[in-house]
Amino acid sequence: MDGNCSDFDWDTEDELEIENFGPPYSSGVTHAHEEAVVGSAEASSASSSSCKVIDHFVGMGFSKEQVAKAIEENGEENTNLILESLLQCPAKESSLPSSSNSKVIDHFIGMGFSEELVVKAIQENGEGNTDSILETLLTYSAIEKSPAKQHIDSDHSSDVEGSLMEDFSDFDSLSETEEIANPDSDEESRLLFLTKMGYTEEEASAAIERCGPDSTIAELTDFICAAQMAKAADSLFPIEVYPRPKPSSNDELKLKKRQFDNNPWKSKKQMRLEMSEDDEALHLPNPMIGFGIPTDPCHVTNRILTESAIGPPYFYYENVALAPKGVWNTISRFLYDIQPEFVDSLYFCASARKRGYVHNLPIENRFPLVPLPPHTIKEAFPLTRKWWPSWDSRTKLNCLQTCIASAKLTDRIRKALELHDGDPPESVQKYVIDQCKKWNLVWVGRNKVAPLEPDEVEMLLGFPKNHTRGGGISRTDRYKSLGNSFQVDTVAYHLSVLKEIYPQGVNVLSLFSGIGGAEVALHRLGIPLKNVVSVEISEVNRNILSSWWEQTNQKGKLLHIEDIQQLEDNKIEQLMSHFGGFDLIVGGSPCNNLAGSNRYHRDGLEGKDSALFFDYVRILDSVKRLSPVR
DNA sequence: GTAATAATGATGGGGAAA
DNA sequence: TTTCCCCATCATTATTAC
Repeated sequence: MDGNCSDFDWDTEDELEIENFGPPYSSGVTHAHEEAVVGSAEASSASSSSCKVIDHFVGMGFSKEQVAKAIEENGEENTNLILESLLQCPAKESSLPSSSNSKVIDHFIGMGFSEELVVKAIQENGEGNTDSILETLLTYSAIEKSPAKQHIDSDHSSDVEGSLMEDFSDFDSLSETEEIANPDSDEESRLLFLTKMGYTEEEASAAIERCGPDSTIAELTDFICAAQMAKAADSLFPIEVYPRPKPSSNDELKLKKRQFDNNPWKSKKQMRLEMSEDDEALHLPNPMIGFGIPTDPCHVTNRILTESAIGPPYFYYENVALAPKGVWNTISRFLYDIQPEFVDSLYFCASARKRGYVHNLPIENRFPLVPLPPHTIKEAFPLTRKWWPSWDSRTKLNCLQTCIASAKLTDRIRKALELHDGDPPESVQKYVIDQCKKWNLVWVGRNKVAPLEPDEVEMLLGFPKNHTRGGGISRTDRYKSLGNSFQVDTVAYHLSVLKEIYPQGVNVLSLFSGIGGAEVALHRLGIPLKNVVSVEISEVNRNILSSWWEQTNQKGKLLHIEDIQQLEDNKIEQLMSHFGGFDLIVGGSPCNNLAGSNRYHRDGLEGKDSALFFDYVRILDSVKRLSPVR
């Protein structure tokens, strides 16, 4: 039976369309030279309004049947009441008009059960008997949940010290060898990088001339910093870090370095030593739960934001936690010295994802997305239980990346295991486990491991099924786009505080949108998207977001911009004037030059792509400057 | 031409052992 | 305190298949 389920699961990937979204595209999509507007759905015919309301909530993760029932109870107009009703519905309803297998599956998936479990339960009980199916599913969940809970709780019961990541100033001494080494970069690229950081060309070339052709970026920025301090000492001294006057955009960037130190008379060597110390001081929390997670929400109740950091507009920045040394100090420094919040998504779903988030959102009264996603591998992929060997103790997957294991590797593993009856020797176990962890392989048969399918990755990351499927995207690109995206439940938990602040919805400037993780998170939270300006270089990703926007019948406008470097001050001003400002600036800049998987160009924030972080800063500064004074 | 496939270490944190 | 080992990691490139 499980074998049949397996067949169903894998084969349907190419054969069947599971209906997650109902209506066909109705609104027009116009493509301008550099940008495209996806119009609102309001213009389309009124006769399908009920269908649209259903789709709206289905897109948030509820089942069609649940939604239909809620509409019946509360009326079609009052979406708030419908949502309220859905949120209170404890996945107990089972009176659905079962017209197709797909609908039954959707129904139970909408309740929060995994597809594999649902398929298995349907096969056990028959499609018509929904009561029995539900009972089976609840039994499976009860069995699986208890050990999972214990695992999570025990993970962080030992470490609650209140002062999580509080300290930015440790005192370990470091030698000068801690500088950023960049032997490959020539003078021109260093010049470019420094100007990108906000320094003038004159400052940059003067620094290169003064420090020599072999100087590192760290030395050069130190030099410029010292020069700026000397220049500003008489007017700004003593520097008051909090609050400080609101500078213009360019001044802002230059000042960030400056405000990091409070004594402009220190020698260059002293400054460099202290910067290295700061680099060292920014440590990752263990457990990596940031300012709190749903099961443990009260670690940090207050934090201090500088005057210039306080929203609105609110902003949310994301990147990989395990970046090269010093990167997060730089990121924090350029984002108003806000302390990054490091969170591992394994506390939100069944796969790890260690990320740092810098934001000025409130951190109290957060709430998680519902339905809660599966928290263990077995919950997420129940069919693997049958084949999971006792010596593979994994309960969580590692980080979902952009590539999957080769067929040759899974073949090598199969052959290595087939040499032995029963449990293999420890050396073979270690080899297999190492590879399984490295490539996130799951057990799909006797001696048989396999990489995850794209739709399984979508589920783990909190996206609707088939979010990245079809419309011209290749399977390879699906893995890539998904690997580069947010974990929706994690991000949604942080963004949930906006619901109370903006009950009427938000205008969003979404930078490096990718496949729309932030948009999906806000939508699933029930925060209306008034207008979204999305900046995304990849055409397939833009298409994915457009499709989702139309299929979820968003009321507002979606505006696409391809190249972030083309989004300059005048354009930002124009957009803000048109949409009435932005409430939220959200995005994660390219990580490929920071990520550990990159064997070739792990160049830090100086890297070709990761340097676009400074465009995020530039645009954020512009939006803040152009926003009305609070 | 695109898509799929397979092979390609280094970095840095954490913790045990010396 | 230092050294060593274990472990995870939003990827890139070259080659082959279509």
